[in-house]
Amino acid sequence: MAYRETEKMRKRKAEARQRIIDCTYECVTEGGFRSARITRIAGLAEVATGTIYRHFESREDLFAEVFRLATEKEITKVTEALNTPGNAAERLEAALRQFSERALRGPVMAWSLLAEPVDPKVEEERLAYRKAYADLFEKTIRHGIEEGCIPEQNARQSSTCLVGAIAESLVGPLSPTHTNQTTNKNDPLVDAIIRFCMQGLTGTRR
Amino acid sequence: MAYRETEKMRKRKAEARQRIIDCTYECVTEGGFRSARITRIAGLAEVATGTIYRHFESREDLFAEVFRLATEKEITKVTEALNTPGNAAERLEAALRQFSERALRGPVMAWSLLAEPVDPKVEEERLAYRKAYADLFEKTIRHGIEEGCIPEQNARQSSTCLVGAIAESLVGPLSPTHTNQTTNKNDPLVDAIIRFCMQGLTGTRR
DNA sequence: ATAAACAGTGAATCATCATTCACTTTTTGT
DNA sequence: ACAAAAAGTGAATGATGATTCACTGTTTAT
Repeated sequence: MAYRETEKMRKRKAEARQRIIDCTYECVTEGGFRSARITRIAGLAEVATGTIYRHFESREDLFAEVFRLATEKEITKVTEALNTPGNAAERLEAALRQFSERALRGPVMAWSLLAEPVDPKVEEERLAYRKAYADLFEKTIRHGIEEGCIPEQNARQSSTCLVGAIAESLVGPLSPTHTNQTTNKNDPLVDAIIRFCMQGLTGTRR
Repeated sequence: MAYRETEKMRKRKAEARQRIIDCTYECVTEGGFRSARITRIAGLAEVATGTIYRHFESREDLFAEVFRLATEKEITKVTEALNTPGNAAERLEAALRQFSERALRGPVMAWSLLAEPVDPKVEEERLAYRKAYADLFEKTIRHGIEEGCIPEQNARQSSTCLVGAIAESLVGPLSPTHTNQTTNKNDPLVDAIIRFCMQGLTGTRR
């Protein structure tokens, strides 16, 4: 036996893998998945194209992983917002706001995650991602129903509607064709989305 | 001058063009845009592949046209539902029901129109299509506000949310992975979607 | 009948990039 | 120093179908 993977090597490989992921992330942030070329990613990461295939089965797999990671970051943020103090309705509102504002702040990535046409494996990740949001919302709606601040309803269905309403409202402004003006912090768009959603949920105007 | 396009020829060309469109429609109905091959379409339409390019600039253009036509059909149906008797809120509800039920009845095409990843030109059509729905809904919401059956609100924003909520709710059940059981006429899914949407709109539980 | 103008054809071409793999370089234990 | 085992390389390959275009067939007006 002459070669055996050592800690040093494991670390170096992990670093290369991470660099590839980071550079892919960067490319996607610039122009979405479709325009992210393997050669470009390899160039940025300072590895050969072949090396990318030592770390990922295929372009699609690499993209699926990057999608998943980007998604996890977003979900974490929304989860944090859901854990702020307040009743379920208030926390849900904070979460919707967090979601929307983050999307408007990183519009290309948000568009890629929400609406860019992608290959099947990545699309699968997207379905999972949307489901994850719906799950979070659903749980909180159930809490709200127990607490009494949200009326009895089909929590799963309502959470799906929430995800759809927000996504649709953002896709227009996020779309690459739509020239993006500066996003002011307290966007009235976000308020209007939230008003509709909370009303759909609670049946209460404010 | 020896040849000049005559009525007979114009008609024959129009027929071929129509046949190409019909066969593309058929292919999309079976498996969506991605799997619709030019050779297959040409075969069905009984023309050579080259002939397709006498009628359409490119595959993308052909698809965009088919998308537009399929869309127009749907929009017509929803418009009809919006023109039934009743107040604005009731008519809107009828429209949402029409939209959902038609989608569940023709799931592959509905999925292609709503969510299948498509090329940019077709995606553009999709944005137009969604905007067309939003426009219809918006107009009716405005009527409702005048009539007094819908409270004051940002009609444009609400209509966008409606489109998103419905689309998202349907994408799951329509998705090709989701095994489609028989769609019973009075689907509880449709009722739940409509409940959320109408509540978001009117702030009224029923 | 003729020829100009166009429509129809489909095998061959082409474009695009992801992916491969034969080779080089590096690492490791003896 | 040596050789086994990996890791790294990037030019060449390959797969996929859309698209082209040189040619054939049709239509029309004279």
